[in-house]
Amino acid sequence: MKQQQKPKYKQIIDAAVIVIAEKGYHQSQVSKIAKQAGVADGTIYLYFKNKEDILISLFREKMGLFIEKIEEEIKGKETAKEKLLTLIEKHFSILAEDHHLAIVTQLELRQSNLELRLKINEVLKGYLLLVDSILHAGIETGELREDLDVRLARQMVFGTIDETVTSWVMNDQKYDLPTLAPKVHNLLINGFGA
Amino acid sequence: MKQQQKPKYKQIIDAAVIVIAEKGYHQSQVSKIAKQAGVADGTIYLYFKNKEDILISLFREKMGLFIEKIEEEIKGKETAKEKLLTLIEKHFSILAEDHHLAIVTQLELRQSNLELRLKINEVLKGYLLLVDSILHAGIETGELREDLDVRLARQMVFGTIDETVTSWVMNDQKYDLPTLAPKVHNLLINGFGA
Amino acid sequence: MKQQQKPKYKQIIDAAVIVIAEKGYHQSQVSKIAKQAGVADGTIYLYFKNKEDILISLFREKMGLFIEKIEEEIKGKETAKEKLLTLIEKHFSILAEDHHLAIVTQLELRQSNLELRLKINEVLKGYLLLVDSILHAGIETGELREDLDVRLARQMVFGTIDETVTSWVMNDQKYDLPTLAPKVHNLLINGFGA
Amino acid sequence: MKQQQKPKYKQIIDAAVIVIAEKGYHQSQVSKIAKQAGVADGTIYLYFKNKEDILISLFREKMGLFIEKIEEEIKGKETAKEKLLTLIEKHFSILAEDHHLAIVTQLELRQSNLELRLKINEVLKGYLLLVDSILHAGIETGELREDLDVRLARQMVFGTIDETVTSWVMNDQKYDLPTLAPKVHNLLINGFGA
DNA sequence: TATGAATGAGTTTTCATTCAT
DNA sequence: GATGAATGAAAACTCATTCAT
Repeated sequence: MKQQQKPKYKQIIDAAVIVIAEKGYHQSQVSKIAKQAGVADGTIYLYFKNKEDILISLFREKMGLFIEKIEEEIKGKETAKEKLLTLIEKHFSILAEDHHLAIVTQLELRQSNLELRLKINEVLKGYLLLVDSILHAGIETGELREDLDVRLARQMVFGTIDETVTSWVMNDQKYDLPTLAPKVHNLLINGFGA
Repeated sequence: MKQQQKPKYKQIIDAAVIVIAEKGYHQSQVSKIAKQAGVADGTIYLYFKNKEDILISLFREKMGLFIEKIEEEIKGKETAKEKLLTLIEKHFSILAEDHHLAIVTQLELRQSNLELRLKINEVLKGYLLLVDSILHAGIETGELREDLDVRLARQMVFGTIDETVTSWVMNDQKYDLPTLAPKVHNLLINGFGA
Repeated sequence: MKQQQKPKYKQIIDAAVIVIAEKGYHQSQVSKIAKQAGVADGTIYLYFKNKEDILISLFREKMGLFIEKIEEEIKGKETAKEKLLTLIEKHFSILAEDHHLAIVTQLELRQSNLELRLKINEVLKGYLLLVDSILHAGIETGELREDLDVRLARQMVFGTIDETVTSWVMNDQKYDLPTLAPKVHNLLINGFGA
Repeated sequence: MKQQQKPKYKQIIDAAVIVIAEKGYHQSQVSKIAKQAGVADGTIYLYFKNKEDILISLFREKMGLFIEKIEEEIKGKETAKEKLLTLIEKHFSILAEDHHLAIVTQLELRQSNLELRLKINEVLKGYLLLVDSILHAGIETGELREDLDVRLARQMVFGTIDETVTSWVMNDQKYDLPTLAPKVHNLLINGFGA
């Protein structure tokens, strides 16, 4: 009887997060990930096309959950302001609760080659569309100013959140990230306000 | 007289910008940079400790000019708002005028390993301090709100600018970047306003 | 009843011929052969000791039929000359009728490692003995010259036939091979003649 | 003071012959060849594009000498018969004098993939053209029969010689190969004769 | 100063074979 | 008999850096 409850696919992705977070992107050989996952090197290739596929799948999988969770929380909120606050809070709290994931997404995965990063950006689009939809709704209801440049605003939202999280990770996650959510929200929403 | 004054030093850095922009970070071998610079491979090592030193020097050199130019422009401005607008305008225009540099700083150099990126961040501190000083002055004069969290505000400024430029580069610099400066400025300053 | 009688054994060998002919020796993984044969990978190992065993069995099986057919045709012939002509004709026609087999024996199987090729040579000995017997009989009857070095003559027969077939395969079997039989026979027999 | 008189290119090729002859084709890793040549692994790639390039260069280099030597000897001969005898003698003696080379060309190199073997065949064409020219000249002078199919005759010459040498190598070069030249010549020439 | 030939460490991926079911 | 998921060993090639000239 083996204890492998988790299907190997997820098992390998989780192993990749741990190895990359602890050893760094360039020290994360496939053999290390396999060892961490408790499978043979070759088994990796039954579930992933190649090493890059592990990383893009990792990102897709995690970002998928990310977006799912945020969407779920947002549903219950009325106003665009509340929705944006929820998005920031959730973004911060998810990463604050998974230090490994935070290191991997903010620091390590960015060392990947351009090709992989373009694929990662594809996945990110889902997140950016979510931000867009919040902004559009806000404009619709008159909460946000009519002439708001949604693309710029979205870049501001994402750029600010991302830079805030990265700074926090680079400072070894010393301070409490979710605490910052209301202040970040406030700074952003003021700029967008009617 | 530092070596930095000598032509070959700059010659190699400029060659590096060209090679990295055209071939991509991972296709920029020392031998290619040497060839582009018109020197022998070994000569590189008379001016730089190692490959990383070329890249960090490149960044330091270009970012130094960057900050110098911005500081110079800012001097003539009175208010924090004007200074911030100038900073954004200049940031955008410098990169819009040097497509190679834009590609290198926004896309290629970010593929470097964590160690190099931490060193790059050291260089970036000069820029961030400049932003900080503008914000502090603005608070001082009452232009910006008293309770502004300067660190967060700085992350917002930098995050937004950086994300805007990166989007622009990733979209093949299709649209005019400097044109966006006032709108970006407006979005930011609203959030910071008293 | 040997396993060789059972359908799956032949099924796998025929699959191997097809896969090797179409994909090439180095692209003929066991899993591909299994798929072509319509069995599971593991099933292969119920009928063959290992991959090499498939190949050597393939050669033995096909070469066995080869020799059988030739021997049968030869029986009806009186003189050594006629027998040799029949051997050449049959050799050419069998391969001309099975393009896959021709590719496999003349090109692909020769890429195998030395060990396998030595085993293949063992199988070939049956064919060479057949040639020998024809030559000996010819000397006996005075048809061929007394002082004929049978080993050399056999190498000439086999070398010539093999080279002719290989050239034909390498030229994409463009021309008609069996047509060449009388000319090849003529060239050989003249050299051997009394 | 180093003793490397031989340029590295030839040094590596000679090392490859030794390693392949002694270890076998599939046990001839680039690192082994480098070690035998007394250079670093990377040095190989300063002189050869890749591993295949070593092998094709080896063949081209050795076959070049082969053809040169034979052509030189043949010049002095009058008749086609004498020329053919010289070709056979020389072919046999060159390989008899270099056991390593004989093993490599007759056994080991034939295990290479089809692509490489096609390239090797290109090189072989020089040799086959030489045979052709002898045969044509012989027909011209009436020494060989008018209706001789030169392509078939060439295949017979090459096939016979090649098979004879291969048999000799496979029998561990036990007997004296050059001794066989007149007999092989005799068998061939009888078949071609007017 | 300047050169450039030489170095050699380091990693992804394939695929024949096994064995629990 | 039949399956197919899992195993794990094995090798070509790149490129930053050095150092004799």
